[in-house]
Amino acid sequence: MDFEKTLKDTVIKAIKDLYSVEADPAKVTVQKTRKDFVGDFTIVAFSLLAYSKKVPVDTAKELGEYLQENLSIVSDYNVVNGFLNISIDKEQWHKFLKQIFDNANFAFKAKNDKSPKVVVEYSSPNTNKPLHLGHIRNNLLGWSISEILKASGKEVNKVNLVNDRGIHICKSMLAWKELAEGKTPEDENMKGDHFVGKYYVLFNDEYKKQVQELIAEGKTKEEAEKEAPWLVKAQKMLRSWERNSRKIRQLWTQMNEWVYAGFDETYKKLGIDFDKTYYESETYLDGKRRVLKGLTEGDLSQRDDGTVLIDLEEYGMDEKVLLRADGTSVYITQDIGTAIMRYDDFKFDESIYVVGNEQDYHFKVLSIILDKLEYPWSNRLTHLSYGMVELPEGKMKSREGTVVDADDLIEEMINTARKTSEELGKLSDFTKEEAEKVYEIIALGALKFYILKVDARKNITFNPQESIDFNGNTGPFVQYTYARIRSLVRKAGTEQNIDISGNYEDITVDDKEKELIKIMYSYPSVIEEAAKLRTPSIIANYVFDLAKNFNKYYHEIPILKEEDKNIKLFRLKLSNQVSLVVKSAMGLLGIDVPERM
RNA sequence: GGUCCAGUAGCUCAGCUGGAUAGAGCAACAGCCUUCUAAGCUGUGGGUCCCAGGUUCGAAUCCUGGCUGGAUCACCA
Repeated sequence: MDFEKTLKDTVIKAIKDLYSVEADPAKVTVQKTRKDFVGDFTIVAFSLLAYSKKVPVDTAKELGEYLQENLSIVSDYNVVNGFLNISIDKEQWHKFLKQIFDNANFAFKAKNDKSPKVVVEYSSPNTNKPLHLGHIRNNLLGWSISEILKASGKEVNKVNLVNDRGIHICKSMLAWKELAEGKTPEDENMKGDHFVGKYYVLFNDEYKKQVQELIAEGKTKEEAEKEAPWLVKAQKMLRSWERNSRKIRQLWTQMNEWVYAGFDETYKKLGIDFDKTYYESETYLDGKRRVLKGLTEGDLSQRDDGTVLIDLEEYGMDEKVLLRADGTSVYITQDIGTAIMRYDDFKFDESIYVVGNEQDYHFKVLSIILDKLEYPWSNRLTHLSYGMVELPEGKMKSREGTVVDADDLIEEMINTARKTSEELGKLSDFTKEEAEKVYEIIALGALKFYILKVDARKNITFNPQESIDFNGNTGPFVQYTYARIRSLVRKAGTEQNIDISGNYEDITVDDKEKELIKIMYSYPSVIEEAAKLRTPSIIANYVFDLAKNFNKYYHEIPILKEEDKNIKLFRLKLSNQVSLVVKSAMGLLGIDVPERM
């Protein structure tokens, strides 16, 4: 049932019948009728004047008449200026509703053997510090985009690439070795990632001190920054790591395990998961090997000091170093290895990297290098480049301690949800455990919705006060709508003994009901659009709109209090269907909905 | 300086494959709980859609130039 397509096809046919010309489908635009006008769909006549050779009003009228005569779904039409407003027969909307009753996933496309294979990489944390607000946006986007792509019929694999090696890891290892006296996260009752992050901070503190001392001794700033004892030690540690020194590797494994335990907890809380996890420590050597192969095959060049680089002049870019003079690999070398490994693993049609827009250049270069190395799939990499998360007072800076920690933020949101709920006295009959679960659902709903409702490409200002607001265009608003409907359905069963899976007869839907049906009707195209544009914000805005319209309906129209049993059943079924769509759409955003709140 | 992205109500954002009178939420103000959950609903005020040109029957939307802000142009990741 595709009203737009039917209308469009028929308009093309009408132009042929009426004016004896073949119309360009691109010139026939069918759009939703604006609220202030009567009708469901609007056809713009201006672009069709070349075919009709008539003024807009007459063209619209002739087409309107043709449509009404030849299409049974068209009940009426009106013409305003050059706009032809078409009304679809209410019974048609009703028919659509009947088709989707009790089907929670009517808008989802099933995948099949021919579905495109998509790999989505996101999260990609460093193992030297805990996750922060920026990671939260990354994780939510990556997870949600994956679900949206699945819903649009793609075969999706979610992967994580853990950046578990490099000098930054050695820094926290060194600080731990020097200062911790063998303490573990358990000893200090800390989450593993926070524990390791603490030593990373301690390293930087000590390093700064050492630099100051050297400067006081008469060294220049550059000399001091290079010669500070702890940095030298950390570099030595990295070399030992690359040589597979057993002691260093043991320490490395231990500290990473602590961090992973912490990450897992945060991922779990956020509801984030992966189908496969890659570790940079396992992929960087592949990248290195591939680069060396490219060197022998003549795709790459080498300087006298041993540095391996690629000349990208033919692509209008500079040269790019792929291996340092000492043979160690750089960031992009690892990504070359990972990309190749990933293609071997998945034979993807598309590989999406969910990474901040600060790395636009990096991913451009990556595709080009893979192209130059003659991988036919090099053009299948896409960078989902999202904007930065900023605070009202400016950018987050770890050095200035203005980074918002992911765990702290979640905790704070849960506290606010608890406080608000207790003030409203909503869940007084719940056990403590039950209530806590709802607080968590609400808190995460607020956080996720707040972040995902903004277009992924744009920078986002994270205002803590605003994010914790549960009114208006927020996750809890939508969740509340869901809980209200569930309450209706529960009461229908327990207090009035109504089975909402039953059937009703002889109903004429009224305008408010038609409005709700129309919004649900557009759900499949909304998913399609979100999948195409790669932004969950479209889903968030959609589900808010649906919830808002339902609240209005709920306020104006009696449902359980309706006396006509037939009408009551219809309204319950309609409401129930709205709740299914709300749950489905929120699910695409990774947001759970509570039965009560 | 080159490249890329953004600039819409006091604030946060929709709308951008050109279409009718530019929409929400927050904040402000005024109402609605003996009636299905008031985390809700209704109403009021609030706009040079950054500026200037251009294309078009029609521009917030497309093009050109400028202004402002951000990112990037590493043998950091």
